[in-house]
Amino acid sequence: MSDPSRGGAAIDADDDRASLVAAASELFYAHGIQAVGMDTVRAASGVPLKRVYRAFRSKDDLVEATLRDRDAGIAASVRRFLDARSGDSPTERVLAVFDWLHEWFAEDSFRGCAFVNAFGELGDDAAPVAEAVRDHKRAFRSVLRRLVDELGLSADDADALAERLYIVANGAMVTAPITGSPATAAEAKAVARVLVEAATVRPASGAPG
Amino acid sequence: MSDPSRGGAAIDADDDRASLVAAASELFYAHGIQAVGMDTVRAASGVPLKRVYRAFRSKDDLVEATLRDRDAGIAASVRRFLDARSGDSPTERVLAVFDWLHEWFAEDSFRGCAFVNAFGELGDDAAPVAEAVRDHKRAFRSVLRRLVDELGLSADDADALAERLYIVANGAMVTAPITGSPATAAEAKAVARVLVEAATVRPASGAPG
DNA sequence: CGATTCGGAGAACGTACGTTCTCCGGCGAG
DNA sequence: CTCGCCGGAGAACGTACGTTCTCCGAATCG
Repeated sequence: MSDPSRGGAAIDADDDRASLVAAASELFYAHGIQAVGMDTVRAASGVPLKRVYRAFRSKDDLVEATLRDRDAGIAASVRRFLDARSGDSPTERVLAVFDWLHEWFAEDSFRGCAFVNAFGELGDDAAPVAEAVRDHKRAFRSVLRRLVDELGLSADDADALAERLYIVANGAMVTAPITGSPATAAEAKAVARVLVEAATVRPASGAPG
Repeated sequence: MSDPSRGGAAIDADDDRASLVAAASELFYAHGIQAVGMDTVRAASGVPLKRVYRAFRSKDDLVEATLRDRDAGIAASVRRFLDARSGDSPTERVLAVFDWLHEWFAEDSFRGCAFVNAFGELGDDAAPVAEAVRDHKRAFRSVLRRLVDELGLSADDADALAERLYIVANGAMVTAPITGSPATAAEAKAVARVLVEAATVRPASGAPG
């Protein structure tokens, strides 16, 4: 190849990154981050160790990359799911998020929210991880916020409703893996329905006595 | 002392267990379980290493003990908090759980639910930990269930409401550490109020169209 | 065909862990 | 005072980690 910055080597490096992120993401999610060694990732990905450290400077970098990748995957998955319901009413589209949760919870590999797990395991001791977690949660919250927008509420009421739905969704995500029951998503959906109805019928801002 | 099974040695062993659990609980909670070594626990507790392994067979045992101890501490804390509001209405007593959450979230050391964190870090790979987590969450749920009982609903409606409040409370517990805002508890309380009102006014069982 | 460069496999290195063992000083018994 | 036991401090051991280095075979180029 004549151009070293664009040649086959660069493409291979991207392939390595993809293989590593795919393998590492699954392993970290299944067993936790600290419990999975780089050698396990190497074996699962099939990428030789030398290229592992050419693709990622360190395990920390790989961890952050897996979270960023998962964030993108989730965003795409939610988008696909909602696009398939583009004809539904605004209310049903908001509630569809909980149907999406239900499908996720029912997966064999489901073990809660990888971001919550990573934050719980590493917390603020790993600043880039904490940042990725916050970015993901902000993104998820803004998905809800945009769906709520379609309900035609005031901006304040829409903010409040999105925040509440966000709390409920997170509650389902953390409850489902512990009880092992995907039905948690249905219960959360019922909660969401009550909240949406309360918000669309009445002003439903603060919490008066 | 004349009775070796009741003498000073046995009391010392209990003291050691208490010191170790106190030190380990704080460290595990602050930094995660795998990130804290036994030597750090030893240093923080002041218990010599030999007595550490006399008090607990292994780190796994210590981890489980810290979770059991935290469970008992939380149960006592919630009980105290609710006892101080024994004159309130049943609805306010249910919602008081979220005031308790608010106080908890505002603590400097707050870093989410230790049980959720432990489950996310170790998951089902550590069976005794997973069991302790499930036991704790069952206990917390039953606290809510007993409070809901005072509302005078049917058993089915009370079960459903308790489950929903449980999801909302868990959502607040996982959202607050990521955003860093104790106000999440107030928002969750507002959600809970809507749910309680919906349950006490209408039958509010399943999720009809 | 010979020389050189590249990359893969895994050995090697430094560190840190969980756990056990050794040593030594103090204290009670005779 | 001497002996023996107990417990504390921390060295030691085996393992496993993250990361780097060494060696060797294969492919490329002249």
